[in-house]
Amino acid sequence: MSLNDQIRMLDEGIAGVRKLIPEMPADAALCRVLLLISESMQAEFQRKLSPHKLNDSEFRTLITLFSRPDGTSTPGELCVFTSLGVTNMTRIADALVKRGLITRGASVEDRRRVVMQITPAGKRFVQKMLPTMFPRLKIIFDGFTDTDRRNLNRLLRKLANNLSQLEHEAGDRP
Amino acid sequence: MSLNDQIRMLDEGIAGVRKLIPEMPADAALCRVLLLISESMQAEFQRKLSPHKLNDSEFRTLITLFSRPDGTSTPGELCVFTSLGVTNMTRIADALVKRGLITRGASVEDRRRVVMQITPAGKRFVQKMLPTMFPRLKIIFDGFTDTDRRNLNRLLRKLANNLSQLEHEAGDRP
DNA sequence: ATCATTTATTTCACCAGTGGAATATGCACC
DNA sequence: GGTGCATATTCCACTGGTGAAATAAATGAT
Repeated sequence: MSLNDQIRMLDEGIAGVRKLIPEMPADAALCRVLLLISESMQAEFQRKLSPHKLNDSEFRTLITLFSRPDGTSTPGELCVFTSLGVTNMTRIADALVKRGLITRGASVEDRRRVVMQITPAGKRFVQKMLPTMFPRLKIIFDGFTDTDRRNLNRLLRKLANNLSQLEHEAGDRP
Repeated sequence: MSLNDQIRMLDEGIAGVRKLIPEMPADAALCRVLLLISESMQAEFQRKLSPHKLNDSEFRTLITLFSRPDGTSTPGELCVFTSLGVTNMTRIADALVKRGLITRGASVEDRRRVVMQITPAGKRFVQKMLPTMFPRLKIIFDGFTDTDRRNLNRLLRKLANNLSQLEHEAGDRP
């Protein structure tokens, strides 16, 4: 069943619900569509990753290191960026070290810290790996004008901003 | 760390990568932002759900039944809609039956089939539950004009369409 | 009437991530 | 120089979901 089909089903479902709960905002559909799309995108990337025996978290931490001018970071820092637990990060680092994509050693200025650094092999891997995703990216944004891109960007960031507000008043007080 | 902060980090990361791989399409950032937002949304809904001891799959299944005029469906059908495995669906049905939100029985016209039907209690639950999400929904789309909504809708569906193409040519042939 | 197919369930082994608790180390402050 | 805090690792139990295989029951076709 394709994503389009799923969205059709979704539309029907929402229509059914609105018959029983007419107050439901139409934005609910927008939300669900966005969620469906992101699942599909995620799956798309994962599909590219899995032949290399990397999962998304591992790849993202690798990319993060790659993006740094010095190619280094610490587990704690990476946890903040990726919002993964520190327990997890240890496991991810283990995996990347085992594959020779990063090194792990004690920091010189603060020896409590561990510094993770991408290796030349890791850099080469990213350099080869990333471009294989570009064609899919092109397809995903096929038919988008520059205005479309600007609009989508603007609207997504607006959403992000609103969501940040929500997080802020987190404490579900009764 | 708020979603806004994460997006700021993301932008920096992408900028770092583009220094090393200038061919990377700018759309990559758009993708990542979308993924971040959807994670945050998902978390937002889950937060509303968890006090009721329901996870997203269970809730979606329940809603799907709710949206049906007759309030029924079968495990196989629901699997197609939700793209969950049939193994999973059995477990989800177990949970919902145990909570008295649905019933499960053999179909009369084809007794291989199991029909799941939402109970009055299940309907009541949805009627009470869903509206508690509306205020968050309002906040999420705060400041959106009708044009914004139409645009977002249009662009998301365009994305969905392109992603459907991708799925179609799935077979990662070398 | 038999046989292949469909539908659902059960069991199993697995993956990926969460969160708590205990531990080891090292820094920094007083 | 000892105490308190920060950082990372390890271990554990848990959540949710995947996919394979075996089983059971019912259907439909020949």
